[in-house]
Amino acid sequence: MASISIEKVGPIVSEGQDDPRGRILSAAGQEFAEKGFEAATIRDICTLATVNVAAVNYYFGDKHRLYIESVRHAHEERSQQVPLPEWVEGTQPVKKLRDFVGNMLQRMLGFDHPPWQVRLMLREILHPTDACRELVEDYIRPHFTVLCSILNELTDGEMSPAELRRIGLSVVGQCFLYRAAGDVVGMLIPPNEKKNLHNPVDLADYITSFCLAALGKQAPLSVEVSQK
Amino acid sequence: MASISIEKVGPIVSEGQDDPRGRILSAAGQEFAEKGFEAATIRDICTLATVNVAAVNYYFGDKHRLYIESVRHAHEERSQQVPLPEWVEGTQPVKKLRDFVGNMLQRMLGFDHPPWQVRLMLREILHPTDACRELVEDYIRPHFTVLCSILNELTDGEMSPAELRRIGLSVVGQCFLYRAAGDVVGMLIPPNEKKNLHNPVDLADYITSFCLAALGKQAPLSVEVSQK
DNA sequence: AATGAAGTTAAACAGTTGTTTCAAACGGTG
DNA sequence: CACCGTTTGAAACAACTGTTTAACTTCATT
Repeated sequence: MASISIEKVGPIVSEGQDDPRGRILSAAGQEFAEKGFEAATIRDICTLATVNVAAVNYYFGDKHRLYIESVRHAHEERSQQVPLPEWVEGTQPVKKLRDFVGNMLQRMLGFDHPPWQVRLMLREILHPTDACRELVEDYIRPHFTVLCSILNELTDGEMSPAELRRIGLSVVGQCFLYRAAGDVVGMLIPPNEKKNLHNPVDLADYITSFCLAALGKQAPLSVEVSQK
Repeated sequence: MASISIEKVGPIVSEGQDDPRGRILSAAGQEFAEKGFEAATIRDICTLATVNVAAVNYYFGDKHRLYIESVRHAHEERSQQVPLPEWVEGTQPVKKLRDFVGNMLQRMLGFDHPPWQVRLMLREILHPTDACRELVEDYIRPHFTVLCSILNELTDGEMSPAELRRIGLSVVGQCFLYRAAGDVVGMLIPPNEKKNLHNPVDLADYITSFCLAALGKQAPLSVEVSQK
């Protein structure tokens, strides 16, 4: 009577250290990220979370709603783990772009192997379900908007929003390949090359340079200007 | 006695029009492409192929080997459907690059919605299994090698193989994003923009121009050269 | 101490999964 | 026709799935 009715299913929301709900959410995220929605089983999730199988249905209603909550949980956590860089007034847009690309690569690739939050979000991007719209609006679009505004600064407002978005997708695409198809990329290049060139730091420099060169904001990668 | 022993399981290999083996392979490819290995069921595959459930185990042994064969079947078919362009001696490398990008986009995106062969290969790229190595060696690496040799021509042999590969991955990445994350891209840009700018033909022109500009082989996208 | 809601448990449920079985049908060859 | 290996068919199998049940514990409040 005193409080508004809670959501359809599940008990009170608690955020304690050893609360079962949080443990399930974390375990589910890892299992879903590794195996996908179908292949991950409630039993495995509950074993990992050290709770009874019935706990999932008690706290989340069913497997599908647990998945939705897992994706939400993942991008909320990831937003805190790797926040966007903040720049002081008057920062050069070239530096902003470099920072942004570095930040994006760090967020995507992680320091060693990427955390389960990223892999779960990746799955949702590749094979969208109901959880995708929220992921896009709350996580992806804000980041993409920042990128486009940096590109707008960089080109002195000369380009249309549509062109800016297309260039932004070129930036994202170059980073995205390493995250989504990293295994195949690793098979296409020699092993030592992967360590020397294809690490987050050097990649950020390279991708930024590539885009700056394409926009005429730095010298081209190939010095030759011959061949008409 | 007369012939060498056939593979462990399965009867003779036939390539007729209504052979059950071929129908299963095709049906399995579609189901695996849409739902993934776990979610696709043998029963659905056999229903689609109008064969008995036992046929899968008869022709392929088990579900896993059917999957392997499906991936092989997919990239073999796709190689024939969209072969690499062929250029006459002395073709400008700039044209070669534009042709290659157009070819890659056509292969990835298809004319309307991409055929199941591409979606199945994409799944294997994103979440590699046993079938991945063969896919890379027989399908992806040959294409990537062609791209790198075009870039080598384009830069007059000035760049190291490692640099060429990195630039090649920039080209591939920009195309790959539209294929792998096409749904999310569609949510990030206005609907009409998708039809006007993000179609295979215009994309090929744009991506090629972007790379040529970065390599200094054509004018930058942004004309301004200020902001030293 | 009694009450009752909140949380947890083991056991069972109904449905689906991949796989196997075995008998029937087929198709050429003696 | 009778024989044979090859192919197909319906049914059954054991294992596993998500979900539910109902008994049990915990614990603050009366």
